[in-house]
Amino acid sequence: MSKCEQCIVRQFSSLKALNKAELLKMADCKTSYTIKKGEPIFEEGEVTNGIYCVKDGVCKLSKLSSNGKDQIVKLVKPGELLGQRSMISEEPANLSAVALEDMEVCFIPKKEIMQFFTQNNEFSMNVMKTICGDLKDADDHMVDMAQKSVKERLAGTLIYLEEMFGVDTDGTLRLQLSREELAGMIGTATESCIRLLSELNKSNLIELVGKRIKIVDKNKLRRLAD
Amino acid sequence: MSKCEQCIVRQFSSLKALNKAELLKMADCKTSYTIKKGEPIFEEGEVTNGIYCVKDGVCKLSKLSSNGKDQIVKLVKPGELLGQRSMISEEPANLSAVALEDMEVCFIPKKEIMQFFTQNNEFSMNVMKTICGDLKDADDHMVDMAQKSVKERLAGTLIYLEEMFGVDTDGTLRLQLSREELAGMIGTATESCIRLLSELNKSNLIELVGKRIKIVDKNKLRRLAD
DNA sequence: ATTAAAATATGATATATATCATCCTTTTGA
DNA sequence: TCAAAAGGATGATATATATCATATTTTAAT
Repeated sequence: MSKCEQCIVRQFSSLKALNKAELLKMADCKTSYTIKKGEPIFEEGEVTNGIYCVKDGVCKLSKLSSNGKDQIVKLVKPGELLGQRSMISEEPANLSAVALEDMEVCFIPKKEIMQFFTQNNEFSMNVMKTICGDLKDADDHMVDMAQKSVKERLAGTLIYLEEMFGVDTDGTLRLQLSREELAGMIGTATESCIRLLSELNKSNLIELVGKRIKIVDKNKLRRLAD
Repeated sequence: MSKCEQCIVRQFSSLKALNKAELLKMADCKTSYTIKKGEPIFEEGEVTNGIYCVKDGVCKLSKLSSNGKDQIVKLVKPGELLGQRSMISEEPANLSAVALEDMEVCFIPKKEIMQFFTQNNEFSMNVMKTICGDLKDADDHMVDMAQKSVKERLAGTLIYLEEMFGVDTDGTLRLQLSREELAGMIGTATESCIRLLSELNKSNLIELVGKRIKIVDKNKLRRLAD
């Protein structure tokens, strides 16, 4: 059993507020999992009874809409926690979490987390702030969905992907999303997404390297996104 | 200065967890305001330094999008708290709050609320649960915006308005929204909203009584909303 | 009461986006 | 190594929705 004390990603989440005793306790009750790309960590409607701390790899949080399409609500990267909302609300998960890359995650049972809540005020304030940040993002995201065109949303999403997950040595976006997943992020049909990518490619704002995407003119792209 | 102890709406918000001493303290530091229909309580970008408890009347939380349209993110009714998110995040307000009816609200300074947070665990859990509920709603709302048609969203919104705010004696929706505001809720152009209302009227799912709206066939409307 | 302004309504038209079909390319697995 | 499947690309077309114009009704102001 690895020690939570020495886990670096902890520093990036609400868990940084925990003291030594609490970290030892957590190390004692946690379970580590390896999740292969494409596999779910949990699914919409599932009761999770705890939270996951992402140690490595990125996953998508998505929801199946009534028209059968999978809308991606948020991407989660190492250091972030998963499943806080449903644990606090005492409800089944509202979103599915599926690995976009091979992942390592640790599961911490609800019981322990709830104890930290009552014992450690800084920890609960951290969690609150994270959820408040998620709420702001969700509100902003909602407004974009309602008011921006697909092209604007695509441009904004590409910039987000570069800034949040960086680029490879060849300058292409590090995080590999299929066209279908990218369409699921911006809320459009896969064909429309592909078409607009071609268009951005032709007008030299981006470059398509096979299925990889490279941002060429970030300023123009940013202006396009508003 | 009126007593918070005797305020009924308190029972419907996170504040129900406060004890007598805390309520007395709150009564002592709060400020009551009367807001006329159409007036703002606070605006996007403003630093509020506290929260508002809605005693009477309904308000909209909205955000101006880059295309100049006002997107309504949420409606807030008596008993609910306003401005919790930005207070906890220590950020300026992300949304504007504007009265849809004459309102009575009480302002409680941040200092006191933060004290309740550390003193009263039930209170902070209540606030957390409320924000988690808002986050779930926002995520679901976002998926609807991305995946549903305007007609589906209009149908869903009409049902929401009836269930949340009820109907007048003549059966029309109690909460009066202009067509522009209704369009702002569903995220569409005012003309499109008006046109779809006419269409629903002609197919006898709703009835238009002047500018008031009456739901006639709720089942069909619900099926339309998915 | 009368006029001006705002809100509602409807038509004509343009545009963005979805859908369906087909082809090409890459990946996977037997 | 080859066939099959999945993913990506593009054209043709249908549809939903926005936009612009204008008329009508309601509300507000003088």
